[in-house]
Amino acid sequence: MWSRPPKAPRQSLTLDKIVAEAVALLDEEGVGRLTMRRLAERLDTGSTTLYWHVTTKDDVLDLALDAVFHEVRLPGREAGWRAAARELMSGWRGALLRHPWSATILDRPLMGPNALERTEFLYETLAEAGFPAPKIAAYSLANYVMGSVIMQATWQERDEGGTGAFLKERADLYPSLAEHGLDFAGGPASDPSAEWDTTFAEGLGYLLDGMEQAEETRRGGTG
Amino acid sequence: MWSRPPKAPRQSLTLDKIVAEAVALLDEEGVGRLTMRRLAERLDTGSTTLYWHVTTKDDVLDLALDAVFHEVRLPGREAGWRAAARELMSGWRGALLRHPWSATILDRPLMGPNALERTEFLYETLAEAGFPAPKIAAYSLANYVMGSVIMQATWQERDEGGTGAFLKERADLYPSLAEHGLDFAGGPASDPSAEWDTTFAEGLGYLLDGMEQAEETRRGGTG
DNA sequence: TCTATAACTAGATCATCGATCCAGTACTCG
DNA sequence: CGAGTACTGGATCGATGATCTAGTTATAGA
Repeated sequence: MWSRPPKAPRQSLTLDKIVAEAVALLDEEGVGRLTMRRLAERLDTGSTTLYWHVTTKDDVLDLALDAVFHEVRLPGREAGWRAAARELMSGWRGALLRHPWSATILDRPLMGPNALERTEFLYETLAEAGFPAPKIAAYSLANYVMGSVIMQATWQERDEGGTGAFLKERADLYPSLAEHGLDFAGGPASDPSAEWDTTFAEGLGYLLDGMEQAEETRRGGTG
Repeated sequence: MWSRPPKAPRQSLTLDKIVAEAVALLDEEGVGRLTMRRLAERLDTGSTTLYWHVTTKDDVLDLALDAVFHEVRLPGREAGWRAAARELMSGWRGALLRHPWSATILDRPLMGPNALERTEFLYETLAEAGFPAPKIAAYSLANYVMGSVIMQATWQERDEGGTGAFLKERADLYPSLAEHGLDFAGGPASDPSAEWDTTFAEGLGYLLDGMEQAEETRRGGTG
């Protein structure tokens, strides 16, 4: 032919590249803007091609979410179960907050290899610590972390900033909310992020204190 | 005209009816099946009509979610802050679990009047109990409840039951998970719902224990 | 080297969605 | 009675997830 099409065959689209690009797209534009067409466009291919590597869009989200868990480092266990649990949960939280879209798609089983590996670590740590039902302790911790991340991501992403004024206008209806505030935008400290961090750490401390206390009385009670 | 259309003018579509029907639709078919068209059809009207009462679909979800909070009864405060907090959080959890779709749309500010009223109650209760920062204590409790609900709703709605077998096949990779299990489907007790309840109560107990302990040392330390 | 099969790509298309345009219809107030 | 407002709905727009069909390239076996 006279005009050979200059387009070279793509030939090298892998699942890893799709997931990495999906994470990048989600980071830049959020979960509402992730479409198969846009993702394909960024990968310089057609949307149909993606469906060769993936059977549904939900697969992309599952893979992207598990990729986030890959960022969570497994702590050492030398410092005891409490330090290990605290460090794992903080890392867990940090990874999810670095990708705020992940907080909005936590309503699915965390069955990816990276999530399972970290859950397994948590189970092992708690079982070694002597908890008779590590599942219960692990649930308490995981629930707290998930709730915290969703709460923070929600406020940081979706609050337009009018909440403080909104509540103060209704101080007659909600006096305590108006006094103490609901978000961390207009607090006395000027760094909302630091306030979120300390709030998370304090609540996690409550939880760990209660767990430790139960573990001690159990150990003392049964010998 | 010979055939007068028998359709009488609707004339009486109110926001309350829309919200009630939206909740019913969500209860029956889940959040994925809620569309403005289907909702309008159930109300025997056109989708356009809904947009007169509501500016966007998100409004419907916001209103439906706040309607769920209306089911949460405010406990009395005679039995002390701990009992009140426990009862409010349990009621909070119960209402959300009765409408499992609500757990998947918690990634939005809870700014409806019903949610605010209950948050205000929680703030007041904790402030009266002497917590110097009721916001932090309230966050810990709310985060735990939200995480718990999302976790349970996720497993109950989306797990197809193959998780137990899936994990046991990979017992070499995840020994602790295979031993203790990740869900509450195949446990020794035959009632998964009861196991969820006791797990939630136990974790909430950890949290309240830690909070109480901190409150006591604070009271003792500063006089 | 030839060929058959699998791996991979893409345009066109389908049903459906949220939202809007436009053309009305009933009710209320003067 | 007449005008303005509250309200309704069919048709439509652009976009989406997914599929159908039709290809094109790479690799393995004869």
